[in-house]
Amino acid sequence: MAKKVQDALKDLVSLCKRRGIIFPGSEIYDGLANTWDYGPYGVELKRNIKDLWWKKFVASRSDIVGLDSSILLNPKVWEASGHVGSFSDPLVDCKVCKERARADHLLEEKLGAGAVAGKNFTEIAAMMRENAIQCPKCGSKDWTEPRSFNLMFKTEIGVVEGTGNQVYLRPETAQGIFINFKNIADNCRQKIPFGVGQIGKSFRNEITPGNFIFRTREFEQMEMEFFCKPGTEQEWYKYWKDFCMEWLSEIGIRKEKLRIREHSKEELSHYSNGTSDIEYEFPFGWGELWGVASRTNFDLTQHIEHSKVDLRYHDKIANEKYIPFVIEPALGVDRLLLVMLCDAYDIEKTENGEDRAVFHFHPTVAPVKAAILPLSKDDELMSVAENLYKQLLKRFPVEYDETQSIGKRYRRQDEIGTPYCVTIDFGTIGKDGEDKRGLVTIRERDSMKQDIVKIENVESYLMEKIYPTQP
RNA sequence: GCGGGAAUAGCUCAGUUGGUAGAGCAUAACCUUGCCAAGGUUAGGGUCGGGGGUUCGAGUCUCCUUUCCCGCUCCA
Repeated sequence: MAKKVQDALKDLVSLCKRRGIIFPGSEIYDGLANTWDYGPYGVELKRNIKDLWWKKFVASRSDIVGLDSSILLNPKVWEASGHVGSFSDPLVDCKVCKERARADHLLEEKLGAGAVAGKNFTEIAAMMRENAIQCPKCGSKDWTEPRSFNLMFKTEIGVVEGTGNQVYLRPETAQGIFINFKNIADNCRQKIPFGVGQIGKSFRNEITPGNFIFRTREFEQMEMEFFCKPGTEQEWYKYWKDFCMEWLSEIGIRKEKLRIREHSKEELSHYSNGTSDIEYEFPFGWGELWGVASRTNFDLTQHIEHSKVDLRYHDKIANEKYIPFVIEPALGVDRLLLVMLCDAYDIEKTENGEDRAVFHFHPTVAPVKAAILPLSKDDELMSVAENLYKQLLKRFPVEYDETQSIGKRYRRQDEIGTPYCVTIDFGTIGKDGEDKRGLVTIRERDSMKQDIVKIENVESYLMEKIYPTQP
C-alpha cells in the first residue's frame, strides 16, 4: 500500500517530464536537488492558477487591491517581523519538556556576558555539557544539539564581495504588504476592511525539502492580507476560511480530498491567535495546502516600533485611529499546482487491459483547452481544421494534430488533460458522399459526451465552457 | 545528519563467467486507417551519472565522488 502511493508520485513525476509539464532543474549538470523547471504545459497550468486566484481574490473584488513588492527588502524588515534575531541564534530544545531556549543566553547567565562570543555551534554544545546547563523549566540537562533555525537565504548588495550590506531573499511576501500598508491606506482610497493581494516568489532554506514540488526552497506564493477593525477578526477569519474552501471546489478540487485542520494553542506561531490549515490528501499523505492565519496586529505593531512610523489607520468617519487586525490566507502556487496534478491524475484501463495515464483538468486550468483534429489526411479536411485552429488560437491555447490515427490523437490529448477535442469530418465539408452540413464533433473528455456544433459556433461554444460567466 | 537502494536512449527497462550497447513505448518522415492508441517501411537519438584503479580489454570488478529514491531524524 505504502509502496503503491509512492509509485503514484513517481509515475506522475515521470509523466510530467515526458509531456513537458515539469522538468528536473539543471539536469544537464547533474541536477540541483529539489529544483524544478516548468515546461511548456506546466507554465500554462501555473499561469492559469495564478490568473484564477488573482481574479477571485483581487480583480473581482472592490475591497481588495493588488501589489507587487520587492524580493529584497531592508534587513530591518526581518528584524521587525522576527525572522532574524531570535531564529538565527543557537537554539536548543529540552528533550524532556520540549522547552526551547537560546544556548548563548543560558551560558551567559551562568558564565557571564561574552562567554560565548565567537564560539561556533560545536563549541557551544560542548560548553552546554561541561557546565551542566539545566533546563529552566524542568531542570533536565538533556538538550538537543544547538541549531540555527534561520531559514532565510542571505546575499549581499554591492558587487565587491564582503563589503556590501547583507540582505535576505524574502521568506514570505506578506512583509512587503505590511510595509506598504500606509502607502495603500493613504493613497489608494481604501477603507477598512480591505485587503492587499500579492503573487510572488519566496525563498526558504528548508531543512527537509522534497516530495516533488511540494516543498522546494524557491517557491511562489499567493498571499492576501486582509486588514480589519479590531474585534471583527474572528468574523473575517471564518469568512476567509469558507471563501478559500469554496474556491477550491469551484476550480474542481475534489471535496473528499480536502480538510481543515485548526492549529492547537501550542502550535500557533508567535504572531497568531488562530490558524487553520486547509490540507489535501496527497499520494504521500495529508499535507498543508493553504494556511489561513489570524495574525492579530502583530506585524503592524512591530513595524511601528521598529520604523517609528505611525501605521495606525485613521477612520475619518468615526474619527478614531487604530492598528488594524489582519487575516492572511497564504497559498503556494506550486503546491496548488501539485494538488491540481494529483487531483486530476488518473489511471484508466484500456480495452486491452493496459494502464494509461490521463489528467482530468477543469477546463479553466487545463494547459491546452482544445485540440483540432481532421479525421484523416485529406487536404480539404486539413485546411478547414487549420483555419479553425488559427482562429481559436487567438482566444486560448489550442493544438492542431493530423498525424497517425484519430484514436491515437485523442489519447495524446487525454494524457495532458485537454478537455475538448474538435473533429472535422467529411460531413463538415461535404465530401465522400456526405452532405455538407458544416458541423463538427466536439468531444468532452470527462463525460465522453459528443456535441455536434456548427463550425462557426465552435469558438463561442468553447469560450462558454472554458470561461463560464459567474452568476 | 544516519541507514538502505538506485543511476544504461525523451520514458520504462534488459544486458550472461569482463570482449567497446539492445528492446518496447515516445519522436520524425512516408504509406495505411476513417471517431477513441500501439498496422507497415525507414530515420534520428547513448562518451552506460562523473573521476581514478585492476585488466590486453570495464556498462559489468574495485575505490572515490555526485545525484536521486525509500525509511528514521528534523521542519520558526
